[in-house]
Amino acid sequence: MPELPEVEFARRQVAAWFGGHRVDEIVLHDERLLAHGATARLIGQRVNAVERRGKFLLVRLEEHTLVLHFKMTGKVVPQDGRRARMTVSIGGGLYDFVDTRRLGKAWVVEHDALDDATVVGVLARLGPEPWPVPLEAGVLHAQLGGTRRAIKVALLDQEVVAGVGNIIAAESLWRAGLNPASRAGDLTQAQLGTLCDAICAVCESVLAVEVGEEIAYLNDPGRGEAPNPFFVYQRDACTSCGAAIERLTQAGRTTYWCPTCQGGRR
DNA sequence: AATTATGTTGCTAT
DNA sequence: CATAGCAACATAAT
Repeated sequence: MPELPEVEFARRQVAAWFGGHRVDEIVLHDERLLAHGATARLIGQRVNAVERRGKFLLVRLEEHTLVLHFKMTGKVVPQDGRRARMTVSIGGGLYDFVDTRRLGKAWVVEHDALDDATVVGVLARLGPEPWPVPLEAGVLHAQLGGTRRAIKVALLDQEVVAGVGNIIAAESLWRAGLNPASRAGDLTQAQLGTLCDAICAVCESVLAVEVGEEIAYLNDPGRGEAPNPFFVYQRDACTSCGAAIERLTQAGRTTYWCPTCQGGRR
């Protein structure tokens, strides 16, 4: 279930594993991941770069780009026996796209087609990147365009800001002291500037704890006993003031928030 | 058994 | 057009 920092971590790993090598073989085990036959075009091509846009991973080969989206549970891992949806043989190693819920998607496209607004989901329409440099308040303000939607809902819109998901949105709003139900278009430049800094800081802090061979997701098996690394997400008590954390449903997702630190009920 | 889960898309209604 | 709500995709855990 990666958001921007986890996909960035995956980018670094895949760059280290694939970069500079030619694809030897790709075996597609699950045609719901990628159209049948699409991988044949990649065989023998060298991986020139591995890039990230929002939550999309872009494996740039000589003629085509392999685009990956992990959705809720996808990852690329060195082959270890888990059921794989796709196996890539490259640089003398075998790497699997594993994905418990099998919601992830992949595409093979010509480089030019990445800019086509209809080819790879929302990729060509993504908003600006909020990390590693915080967005300017004015940029976020322009992206919000005076919308009347709640700020939490707007932050989840990949066309507003790229890469922010449910946890980062909640954590950022908590750090910025903003009510998640606030009308996005009503926020001041000062509030938006604080929010931009918070989003960047949350991304940085999540990335900082991703070390080792594999992305660690909060709900992964074996992580059940690990302490919750977040300040408000899945908390019972506010880590700042101790008040009871409340939850509400916005855009079908659970928002955790502190009514004391985040502007009170509305 | 029902609910929930770091995501996106598409449909329907207002 | 803007917005909200919900189902769908698929699986596992509580």
